[in-house]
Amino acid sequence: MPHDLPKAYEPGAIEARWAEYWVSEKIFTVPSGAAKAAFSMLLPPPNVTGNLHMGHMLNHSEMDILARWRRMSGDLTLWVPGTDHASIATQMMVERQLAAEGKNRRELGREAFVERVWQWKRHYGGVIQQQMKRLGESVDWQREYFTMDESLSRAVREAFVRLHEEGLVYRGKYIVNWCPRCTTAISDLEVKHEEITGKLYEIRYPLSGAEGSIVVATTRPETMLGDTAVAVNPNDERYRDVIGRMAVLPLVGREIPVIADEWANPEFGTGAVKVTPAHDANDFQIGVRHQLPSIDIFDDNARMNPNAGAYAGLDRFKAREKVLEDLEAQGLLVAVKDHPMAVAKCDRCATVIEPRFSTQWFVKVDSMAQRALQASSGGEIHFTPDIYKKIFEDWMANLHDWCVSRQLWWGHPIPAWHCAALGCEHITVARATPAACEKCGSGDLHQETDVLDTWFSAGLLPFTVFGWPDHTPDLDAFYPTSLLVTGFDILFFWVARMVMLGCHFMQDHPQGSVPFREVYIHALVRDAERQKMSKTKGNVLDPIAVIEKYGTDAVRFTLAAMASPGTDIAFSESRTGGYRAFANKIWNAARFIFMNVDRAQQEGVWSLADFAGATRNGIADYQIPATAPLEDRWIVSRFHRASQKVNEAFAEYRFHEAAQIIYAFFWNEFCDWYIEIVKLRLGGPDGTPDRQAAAGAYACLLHVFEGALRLLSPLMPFITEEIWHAIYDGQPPQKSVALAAYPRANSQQFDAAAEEEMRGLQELIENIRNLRAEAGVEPREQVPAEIFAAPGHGFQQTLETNQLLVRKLAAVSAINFLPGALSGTESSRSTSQFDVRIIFERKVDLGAERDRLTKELKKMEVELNNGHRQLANEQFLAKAPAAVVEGLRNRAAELELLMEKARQALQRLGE
RNA sequence: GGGCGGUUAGCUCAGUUGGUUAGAGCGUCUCGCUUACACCGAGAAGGCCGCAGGUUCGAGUCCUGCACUGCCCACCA
Repeated sequence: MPHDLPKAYEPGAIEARWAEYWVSEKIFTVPSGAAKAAFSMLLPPPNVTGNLHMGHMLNHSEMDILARWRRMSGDLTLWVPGTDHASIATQMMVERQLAAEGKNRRELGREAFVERVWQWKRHYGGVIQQQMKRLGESVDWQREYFTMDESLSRAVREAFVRLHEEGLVYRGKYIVNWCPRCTTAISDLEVKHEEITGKLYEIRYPLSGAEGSIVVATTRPETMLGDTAVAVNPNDERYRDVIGRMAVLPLVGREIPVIADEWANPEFGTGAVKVTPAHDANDFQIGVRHQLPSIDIFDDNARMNPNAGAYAGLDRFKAREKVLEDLEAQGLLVAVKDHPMAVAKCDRCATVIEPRFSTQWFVKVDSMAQRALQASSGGEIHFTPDIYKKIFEDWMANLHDWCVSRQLWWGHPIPAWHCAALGCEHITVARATPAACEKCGSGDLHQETDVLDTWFSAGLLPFTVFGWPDHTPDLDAFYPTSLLVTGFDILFFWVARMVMLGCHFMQDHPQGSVPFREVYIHALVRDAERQKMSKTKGNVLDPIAVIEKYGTDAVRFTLAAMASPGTDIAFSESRTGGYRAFANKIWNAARFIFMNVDRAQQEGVWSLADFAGATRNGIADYQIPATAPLEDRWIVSRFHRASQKVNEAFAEYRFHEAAQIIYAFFWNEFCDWYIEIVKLRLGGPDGTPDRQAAAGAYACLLHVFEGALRLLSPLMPFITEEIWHAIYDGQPPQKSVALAAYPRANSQQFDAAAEEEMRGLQELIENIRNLRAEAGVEPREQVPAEIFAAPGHGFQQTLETNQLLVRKLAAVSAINFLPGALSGTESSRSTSQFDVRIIFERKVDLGAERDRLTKELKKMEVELNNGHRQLANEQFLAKAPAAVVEGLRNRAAELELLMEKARQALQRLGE
């Protein structure tokens, strides 16, 4: 059956077909609780209503590459996909949709709103899964989860209740970050600080019942409406006399005490600070120390509430203007100064955060953070790049309790019930809706309206996806997961929480409590101008669009080739174009090979049955005959070298190195040299090949090619799958190349002698080509070449055995091997092994040739001088490793030889 | 305010523990549609490895300072 491939590789239909095949054939499905020796990973769950962006593309590509590599290498490999309900993000999206219809969620009511979000999820959810399927990600779709599935919700309740029982969950009134637009508390991590030039206002507070006043400095004058004190430093001489007196709060008239507190910094502003316990975390602490009342002056939307008196109803920024205006009018605004400061903004919506005194649920982190810290420092968890170990540990060491309640509607409801019985107020925390208050027995219970922070459920995933709290075979088999691949942007949000919660809940797990043993943190994908991709900047590159243009394999390869740990990726489409060309190169190599193999099968010279590659091990089982021609021994050796390096690179997440090695092997060695050489044995379309020579060529060609496809497969799964099946006429030894064995280097197959010989021939051919180009020899014209070397030189033998090869690749009509040195004025090329020249009626520019030689000579001279200086240095001889000294000596000798040759050539030119 | 990274060819980036000649892709220039591939082939040009010191027999690689640049963390009004 002829392999009738189109001339150019068209990825679209081919990729779609294999993507479908992998899913429908369940190629990547792992049966439950299969084995203990496994490689398992959890996909960082994207937002259920999200779209694939470049960051996902990188993250997923890297995981897929590793999963495919490990799977082909023989590990039972499980990669679990899923999506996150993304409480706040999803709720915001649906609210935006409602707003477009002129509605809001409060009109709808909670129940209807949540139902609406589920509708939205059913409608728009699944886009990202479709995209992932289209990308052929080797996840186990049988195990796909959604964080609000009933089983996972049950696990969330269980986890929360257990933490509560252990005293690690508490409810309390503290200053939290409040987003007035989202109308919910958010954690410290969800707050971003932005440097701005603000104003520092100095305001005079008159003292009560006497002359005098005190001037306070503030960046937020409107909060004075909630002031309950003025603080000065106890050691501040300036204010010694006013401590303990009362000041009259302007605009309000309330009398507030002047207190002494260490927190007031004499160096800053006026040294006197207004104290607003309800709206500033520091002021709150002062309030606690001095038993100050706290007056909340805002409502949920950060408008002034009735406590703000005349200002009630005003937005906080309007109120600021009005307050300043009124102070000015009363002559109490002393100064306004520019002041560099950082404003806290909501990570989601960029609204300025309001620190607010409010009742929330918290998780006590001390003990869990300690344990997480220990897991990292003790090496139970290993970070790559290792800088993240320190970042992780620093964070763990400086952690505040985690505010886990959110005043949102979409999310996991907090499993707590408030007793409404008169005077009880008890809160019952329970796994299921309780019938009665556990304290007073009243049946009048109301469920807590807050939901949990998204990251609470996400933090449990490494064990909940395997069935926790039940004891399941999966949990035994796959927990801890082997590796987590993620971006540093969710290191604290997610990675840190998984470690804390995993270590806590899985502490008695026989295989260890940490959720994963390895963490690989990858770079951020930026646009070609190094800008962070963001929707607001409008520079987001849609990976699907890029894929449609270049093919998935090319995009994956681009990301892999640019993914060196530690450096952000400035995605450049020109590279992707280059890797599309690489795919095309592979495609055409396949066409060439099939063309020959098909002909050989027709002529009965060769059949697939002779192909030992049709085993799980493939090229690893191929024993190259000792009598095989140089090029065969060479390419097999090079293949094994490449596969060794590729395996090493993958093991250390050096994707770019793996990509680069495969690329160079396939294109520069296999295509540019091996295929070109092997053509001589295959015979042209008209020629009749030497049957025996051809059979050997087919065997080697196919084995190496098939092996290269396996090597490349994790990086370019689609094109390799397509061609791999074509090799076997649709009857491959496994259902997918992804299930074939990954090439493992066999050092027995390294052939240093063949590589050395081949290098000599390559140098010779390159030198002749260079001479031809310089002399302007017509491409079709064959010219004789003369090679000069010492008689009996080893290279003579190589040359004689491989004459045909040189003649063909260098378009040489005849080769004369001449013992001795060359003479005459023709330009020539020299290596340490030989000199070569071509015989041709030349139009060469002798002046240019002289310049070239002079330049080269000068370069060599500099190098040789450096070398001599080193070799004359006794310290160097004494301290440098013998191999380095030896290498330098050899190089110096070689340079002397080459320089001598160059000088002679110059002399001849000068004659 | 603390901490971390980057600076190598026109562009985008490699360069593993310091060791002889710093690499690749794209782009540029010169040839060539050679029967796998013009998404190709052959050849070539192009680099005081940010600046200044230091350690060392030896520095793109280690140390210090500086400059530019990016990021993370942070409760001083």
